[in-house]
Amino acid sequence: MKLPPLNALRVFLVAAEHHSFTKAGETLHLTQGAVSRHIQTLEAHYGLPLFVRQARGLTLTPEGVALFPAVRDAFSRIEAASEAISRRSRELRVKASPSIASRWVLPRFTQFRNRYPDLMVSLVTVTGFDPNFKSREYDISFQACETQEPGLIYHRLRGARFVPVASPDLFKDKPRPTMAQFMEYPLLHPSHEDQFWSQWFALSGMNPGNSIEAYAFDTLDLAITAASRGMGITLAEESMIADDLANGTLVQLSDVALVTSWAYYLIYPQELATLPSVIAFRDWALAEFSDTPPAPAGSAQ
Amino acid sequence: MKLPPLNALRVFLVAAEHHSFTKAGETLHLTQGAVSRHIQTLEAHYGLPLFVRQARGLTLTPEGVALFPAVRDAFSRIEAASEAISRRSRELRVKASPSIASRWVLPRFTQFRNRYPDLMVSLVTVTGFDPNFKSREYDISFQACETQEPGLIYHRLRGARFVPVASPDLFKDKPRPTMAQFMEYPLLHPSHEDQFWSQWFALSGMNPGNSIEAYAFDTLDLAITAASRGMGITLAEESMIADDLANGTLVQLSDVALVTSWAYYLIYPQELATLPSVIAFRDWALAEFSDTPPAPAGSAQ
DNA sequence: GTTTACCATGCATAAAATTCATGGAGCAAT
DNA sequence: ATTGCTCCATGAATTTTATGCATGGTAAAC
Repeated sequence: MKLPPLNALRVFLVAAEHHSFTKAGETLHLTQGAVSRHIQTLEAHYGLPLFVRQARGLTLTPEGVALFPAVRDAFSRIEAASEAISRRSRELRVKASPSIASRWVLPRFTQFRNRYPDLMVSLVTVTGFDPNFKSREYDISFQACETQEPGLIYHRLRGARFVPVASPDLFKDKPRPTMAQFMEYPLLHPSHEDQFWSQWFALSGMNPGNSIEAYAFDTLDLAITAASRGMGITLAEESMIADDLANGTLVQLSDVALVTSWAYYLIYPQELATLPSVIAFRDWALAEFSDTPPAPAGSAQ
Repeated sequence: MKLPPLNALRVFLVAAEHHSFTKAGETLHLTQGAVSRHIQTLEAHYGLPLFVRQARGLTLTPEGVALFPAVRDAFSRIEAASEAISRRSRELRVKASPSIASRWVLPRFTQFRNRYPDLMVSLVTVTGFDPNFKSREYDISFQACETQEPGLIYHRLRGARFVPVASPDLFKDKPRPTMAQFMEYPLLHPSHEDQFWSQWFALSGMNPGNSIEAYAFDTLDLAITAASRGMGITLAEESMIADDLANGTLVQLSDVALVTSWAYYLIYPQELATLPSVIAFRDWALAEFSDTPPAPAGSAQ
């Protein structure tokens, strides 16, 4: 395979389009002389002239005419493929459940955007989880899970730990309740299925009796929001309430933490592992969200 | 249009085919380091890795996989077009009538071949003449003609001049005949249509009487061949008998030359005028065959 | 005849490609 | 583990190539 000089070919293309070396030079940000030399190189390669130089305007020889569409098509093919793969590297769609999105990701998202201003990051907030990323609706996902699918890379962020919290307004002038006094307040359930309160009380060595289900919420986030509005005491995942505890919207009522069997993971398909945008987000997320020191780059936990 | 570095793309293609920078280097006659740098250039351009470097073998990233076929197709397109136009410049098909072919062109053809050993010159010997080169069976033609078609370039080689010749064997020990004695021998006619002998006798101020048509031949060449075998006296075009006169196969019987109204031309389509092979052949033919000093290159007569 | 609009080209310089030599990482076999 | 092997990466020097600049030449238009 003996290809012609490719850069000269590029110049040829532009010169043929403009019917002028001078204008081609302007388009390519080159001098007219440089264009002339490129064409000479190409003509020397083929051993035949590609242009007919006339005082009034430049014409292609029949050979130049034959070459032109091939070069144009070839380059536009390359251009299209390049555009396709470049776009993929500039975009990143992050998926998170509503709770994680609003309580973990969003508060820190601008920090990431600022660090990678050229990256178009979007947050996809859906409740369901497509375990094989088949839908291609997102590139990387925050996900609480227990099992691992092949073909995906999992980075453990942190275990889920639930502690009881409530708005300080709930107690007005009264002292904060002890565990035994929790039943005097509405207990907010962050899930319809899991029996977090039962488990937590069992952990604390108590029997909560019948008052356990006051309000049940669809998401962890909603339960926390309800609690912060003074509706009652909820079990909140520790990592989601850092801000609320810091600014006093919520107070933690016990150090007893319910540690569930599952953990939060950052997950993405193996074939995206080489994308710089994925790598950048992964490294940032691990440093920001993990409860363990960041793992060496590239290693899955 | 912002194309990636094209030479790096070429290296990428070979490296992707070999799954090895080292082997790609060998193929391209480059060192492994040079290949590595080209790939780096390309990866920097796209801002993403194209290869996964593993200790055991090299793999393409998904982006590399996406890029590969586009680059391969693009380059093979260029290659095909290049091959097509290069071949045209390396081949030349010369057309001549049988007479001109055997008496003018063939004796000098090896000289031309030797001067341009890379050129694949072929001689097409056909009697008819496709005046517009529409059949594309030949690129350049030796042709006797009077009118000129548009779109063709004509180079006048020489006028046609007919002189009487015969084999010396025809006369044995007898002296060579004077014009008046020509009628005592068979007169060979080089054409079925033109009345060359009548015209020639008229030019000589003689009346040939009735003996004028002894043998008529299809071509000038055949009449000359017949004469050289002692069959009689023929009128031969001067330029076709130089060799025969030189080696004694034929003797010229008179200086009276019949100059016809037409001349021999070298003809080719205008669109082939830029082909180096056509130019080379034209210049050589003009210098070899013309009865006038060669015209400045590029000018049609 | 003069102007104008192009392309060609010699020479100097800037930029890029390439080599060479070395380093380092992963895998396999001892 | 240790050794050896095979690749790829990389710093520095060098060669090659591309480019700019200024100038020259040519054919058409005014």
